[in-house]
Formats: sequence, C-alpha cells, structure tokens
Amino acid sequence: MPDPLANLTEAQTAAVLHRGGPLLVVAGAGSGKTRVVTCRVAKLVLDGVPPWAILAITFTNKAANEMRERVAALTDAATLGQMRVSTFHSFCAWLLRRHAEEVGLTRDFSIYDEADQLSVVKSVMSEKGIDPASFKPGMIHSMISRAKNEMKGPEAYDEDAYDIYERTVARVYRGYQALLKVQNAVDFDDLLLKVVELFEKSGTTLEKYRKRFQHVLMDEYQDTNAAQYRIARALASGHRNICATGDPDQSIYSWRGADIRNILSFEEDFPGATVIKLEENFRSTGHILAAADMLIKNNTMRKERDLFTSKSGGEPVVVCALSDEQEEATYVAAEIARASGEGVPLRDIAVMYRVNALSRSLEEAMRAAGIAYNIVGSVEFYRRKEIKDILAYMKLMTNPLDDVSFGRIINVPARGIGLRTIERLKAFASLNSVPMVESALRVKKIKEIRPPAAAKVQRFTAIMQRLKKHVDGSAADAVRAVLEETNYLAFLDRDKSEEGLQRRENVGALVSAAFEFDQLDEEGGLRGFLEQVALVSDVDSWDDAEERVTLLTLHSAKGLEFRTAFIVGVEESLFPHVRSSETLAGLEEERRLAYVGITRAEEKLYLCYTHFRTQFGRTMRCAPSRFLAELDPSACEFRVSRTQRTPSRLATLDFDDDDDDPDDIEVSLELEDLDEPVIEYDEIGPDSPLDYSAFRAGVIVKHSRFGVGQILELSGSGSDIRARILFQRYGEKSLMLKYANLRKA
DNA sequence: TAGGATACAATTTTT
DNA sequence: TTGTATCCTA
Ligand SMILES: Nc1ncnc2c1ncn2[C@@H]1O[C@H](COP(=O)(O)OP(=O)(O)OP(=O)(O)O)[C@@H](O)[C@H]1O
Repeated sequence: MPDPLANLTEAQTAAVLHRGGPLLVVAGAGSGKTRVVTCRVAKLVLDGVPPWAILAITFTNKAANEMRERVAALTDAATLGQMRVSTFHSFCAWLLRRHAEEVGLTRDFSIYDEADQLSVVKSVMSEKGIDPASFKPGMIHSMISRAKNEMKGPEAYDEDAYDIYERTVARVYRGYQALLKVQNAVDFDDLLLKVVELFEKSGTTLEKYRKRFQHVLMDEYQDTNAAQYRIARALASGHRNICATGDPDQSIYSWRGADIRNILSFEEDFPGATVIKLEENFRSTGHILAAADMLIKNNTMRKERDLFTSKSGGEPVVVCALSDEQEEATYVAAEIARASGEGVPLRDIAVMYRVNALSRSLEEAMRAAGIAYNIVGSVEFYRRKEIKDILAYMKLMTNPLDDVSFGRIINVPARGIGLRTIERLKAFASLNSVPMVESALRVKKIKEIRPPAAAKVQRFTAIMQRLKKHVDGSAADAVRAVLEETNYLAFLDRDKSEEGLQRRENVGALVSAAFEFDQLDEEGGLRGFLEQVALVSDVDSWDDAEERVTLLTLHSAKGLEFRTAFIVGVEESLFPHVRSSETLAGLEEERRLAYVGITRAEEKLYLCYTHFRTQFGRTMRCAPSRFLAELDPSACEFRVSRTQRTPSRLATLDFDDDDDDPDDIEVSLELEDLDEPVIEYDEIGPDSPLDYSAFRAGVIVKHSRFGVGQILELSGSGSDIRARILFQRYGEKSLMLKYANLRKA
C-alpha cells in the first residue's frame, strides 16, 4: 500500500504529521492543500484514529467522494465508511435528521430548493398583499438569504431596516420562516443555522459530537460563512484538533455570504495555532503561474505571499482577440481539435466562462466540429419540470406538511382541478391550521367545493394514500410507484414533440439514478435519496473520466485542474462583471476569480475576448478586460484574428461535420501573432457607469415607450436603482434605471 | 378548466 | 433571446 507521506514536501509532511492543536495551512493555488487534507486523514487512520472520529469538510460532494476514494486507496481500513467526509450542507442535514425534534422539525423535514423557496416567498407575499411587481420575489428572496448567511434573524433585520424596501423584506422574512416551520421544511441556509441553533440549545448534543469528532478538517476554508465558522468552532472548541486549509486569494463566494475574515483571523480565533505555508506550485508551468501572480498582485486587500514552481516556463499564455462570440467559439473548437490531435485527451481540456449564458455559442461550435463535450451545471437535471414533479410526489410522501410540493402536483398530471378549487382548499387549510393534504382529505366537508370537483380531489388523495405504502421502501421503488400511480409516462406521451421525448428520457434517467442510489447506499431509501438530490451541486453530477471536453463556469472550476484550459469572454463588464465592479471589494473578488481560472491550467492556457458580443439579441461592442493588461506580458503571446472588428461569422472555416472521432477533427483558424500587445481601453465604453443622481423622487421624466411620468420613489443602490414612476398614460410602473433609459422632461 | 397566444420584463456566480 | 405572467378562447 502506498505511503501517505511519499512524495510530499517538507512543509506538506509537517502539516500531515502535526498533532494536538489547531493547524492552518494557507497556500496559493496548486500547492497541494487538498492533497495535505487527504494524506492527513489517511495518516490519522493509519495511526489508529477510528474513522468515525474524523470529520472532513469539502466544498463539493464530488470533492468529498474523491477524498474518500483516495483515503481508501491509502489505508484499506474496513471501517472507513464511518468516516464523515462531506460538504457542510450534507453534514448538517445528516445531523439534523438525528436531532430534528430539538430544533422544531421532524425527522422527515423537507429541504427546499431554490424554486421551492421562491414559491414560499411568493405565497407569503400574496398572503400579506405585497405587490410582486414593485417588490420582485427573487430580489426579496436573495435579500432574505443574504441576511440568513449573516446570521441575522427577521427581528434583527427589521430593526436595522432603513427604508420601505427593507422593511418589506423583513415582513416577508418573518412570514417565510413561519411558513417553512409549518411545512416542516428548511432551506439551504437553515441547514446550517439550525445546527448552530442545535448546538446552542443543547450542550449535551454538542458535547456528544465534540467527543465523537476528535479530528475536524476543512478544505477551502476561505469560502466559509458565518454559520459554518460557528459550527466548526463549536465542534473544535474542546480538543482543538482543527485543521483548516485555504487560500485567501481564492475566496470567490462572498456573494453567498462567505467571509474571508474567517481564514484571516484563524490565528486569533484559535490561539496557539500552527500556521504552515506551502509555497511550491505543482500544477502549472512557469508562464501560467507568472501571469496569475502578477494579476493577483493588483489586489490591494491582500497579504503578499510567494509561490514558485520548479517546472519550466512552458508555453506562453495565449491572449486572443476575436471578432465575436461565434468566431471565439470556432477558434476554441479549432484549438481543441489541434490539441486533441497532438495527444491531449479531451477529458483534460476545459473551457471556462464567467456566466452560464456563454456556453451556448461554445456548444454550437463543439457540435459543428464534432467534439464531444459535457456542460457542468446550466440546466441542472434536478431542476427540470418533469423531474421536479415526480420528486414532489416523493417529498409529499415523506413529509405531508410540504404544501409547496402539494401545490406543485395537486393538478399534475392534469386531473381537472382548477384554480378555484385549489384556492378553496388553501382557505380551508389556513382557517383550520392544517396542511393542504389534510384539507384535501376533508374535501367533502368544504361546502364551497362542488361534488364533481371534490371527486377529482379525492382521486388525488387516493393516489397519495396508496403511495404512502412505499414511504419506507427504496428510492427506485418509490419512483416506480409514483410513475405507476400517476400515469406520468402516459401524460408525457401526449406530448409528441422533441421536448416531450427528452422529458421521457429524463424520467428514465431519474429511475436509473434512484436505482443506482439504492445500490450504493442500502440504508438510504427514499428519504436518503431525496436528501442527496436536494444537495447535489453542479459539479457533483459531472463525470470527469468521460472522454469529453468540459464546459463550466469559473465558479464551478474551483479546485479542479486541466492540462489545457480556455477562459472565454474576458471582456470589461462581462469579466469583471458589471454587477460586481462597482465596489473595490467586488472588483477584487472578480480578480480572484480570474486567478482561480488561470491557475486551473496545467500546461496551456488561452484567454479569449471579442470585440462584439450578441446578448439577448443585441450586439454590443466590448472592450478587453482590464485583467488582461494586468497579466505578466512576458508570459503571454498576443494574437488577433484577421476578421476582428467585423461582427460576422468567418465564412471560410471548413468543419468536418458529422464526425464523432476526435482523432480526425479538422478545424482550422489561423490567427496572426502580434509582437506588441494590443489591449487598448476605451475609457468611455458602452458600459461605463452612468450618473443617476439627477433622478430623484418628484422629478418628471420621459420614457421612450411610456412617455411622461413622475418618479414616486427610488430604491436600491449603485447601478441597481429602481424607480417607481407614475406615467400619465400608462399608470404606475417599476423600472430599473439602467434599463429604462429615462430622460429628464 | 386547459391551453394557446400575447405581453412583458430582465438578465452573475450556487449550496 | 428567454422565461414567465397574464389574458383569452374553446
Ligand atoms: N508534493 C507533491 N509532489 C508532486 N505533486 C504534488 C504534490 N503536492 C500536490 N501535487 C499535485 O499538485 C496538484 C495540485 O494539488 P492540490 O489540488 O492538492 O492543490 P490545492 O492547493 O488544493 O490547489 P487549489 O487551491 O488550486 O485547488 C495536484 O495535481 C497534486 O497531485
């Protein structure tokens, strides 16, 4: 069996062997932090620490699985299954299932995903008579989530609310929490918060887990939020065997509440902590590292640190100017074809972008060039309608209080139950403080519902009754039962379109996913399956062994590595993204994101930008990203396409169309090499920040479509200002200033 | 009540 | 361009 200490540097070895007391490993990209955590776990096991005493937290489930596999390869301990290696969210879900009652839940609580959460927000808003046109539910929801990430409850939020918008958020927030509780459900943030609450409430419970988890390890510590910090601290406060690894320069989730101060103040939080720095990068060539290093040095809020590689310079980073996104995609495809021809397997190649929307043109180009690809994320499987429908039945089986799922499926597949009937069921439910399922069961007692409608409702309750028998069964059993009882497949059959076919396939995939889950986890059953499904992340469902190119966002690329990597859309206002560039902190996070992206590449890196990009049907001029000017120019090679500045497709490209064999993909697109970097800035780009100070409440304005109106109220900040305007002819509208193109009248 | 047609608005990153 | 929300007709 391989020795976990083999091939480690001195610093890494020290980190693996360190015992007794807090340990922080801070180090730059590719320096082997994850490897340290893995080897440390393995070494602990080899030293006789029982696996059940180990808690290792990773950022994704995928990383957790990988770590478990690697540890298994290093130890072959039979009891490795008892080790907890998981994300914070999965770990918390696991804890809460065991202690649900202590925080006001039952063991069968539902985990609401984004869409479910939004529907709770909407229903609270309609209950409280808040107009969804003036207060966008999505916005309200994200503000609630932000508050929760900062561990701010509804009361505290209300106290600090300073305008009508925030007071409204506070009202919804309160109702939202109440509704979740009634429905025996939690959102993602609650998973963490409820565990904090659990530990605060019950000293004995906390003590039990402190005793059990004698060793706590956390990877990617720079992206933990307030609640996660509290949980880690609580667990480690007795034995203080906590090992955190991270890189402040790779903190890219502050918008989700991650707080970089957690890692920066580790030494104060855990006095006497040992700090180990890793300074050798094992991943990238010299040029790639040099480019990344000079870029990140532009951040002002940052501690200087060293990172070197003993690898040679390697190939220069290619910085490439293309005319538009089609040419960009074509170029990427051509270069992938070339690399593939030179022997780089497709699975070692990735294309990264700032926003999911950019994957589209890439997909088209890959298809046209016959290059096999996988997209991470985008239209996630478990968010699809047909999948969500079936899962809703399953959720309702385990948790009858789940009104969101009830609302989703009461009339799906269509069984003639209309809005009126549902409204009446809802009214009855809230009048009697019972869940919707209960009012459906008592439908005969609701005199507003006519017998024919009531009969239809009873058909639904009969289905649920029969499904109940499967609640303790396996996942696959439950899926099959739902499909049979609801005739879901027949329902899909009615749709003969391409889309309907796809849906059928998706349902089939769900059946296999459930089946596979049962194989892997015999204990899990229906409940375990639902939990796993609720907590899958985008990268989790990505198979990195497949011989395909990977398309993914920069965020999901965190922690991964590829021999050849492309970053496309490296343009001002896209990357750095406009929405993040207003504040210095936002801009610096974008820069860290660029740093993360660049350092994913092992051997070859391309950065592409275009002069024109069509988004939402509008073609816009783009300026190259400022980040390009911040790279070390001596590590880069600059190229331009001959057609640049002409927003049109290259007509001369010849693709070998229907050809799936990657060996002879024939695509070419030759670019000119430049001696001088040509990254010029237009100071006044199309997206330069506008000055909205002239717009205030009371001001009379003119809109191209709605004509003349008066501003009633402004809300939001930065470039996100929204105005409520009373138009003479069109009445009241709520518009974003940046889109509305208002003029003073 | 269902489903299509139309209007309308809004675009980051995700557990 | 896309999705969603609302309206309208069968
Ligand atoms: N001592 C070593 N000798 C050789 N290769 C190493 C060594 N340590 C780590 N590596 C390799 O370097 C690469 C990066 O390691 P790892 O992913 O652990 O780094 P990391 O610090 O977690 O990176 P990042 O922060 O960028 O995600 C991996 O391919 C790993 O196998």
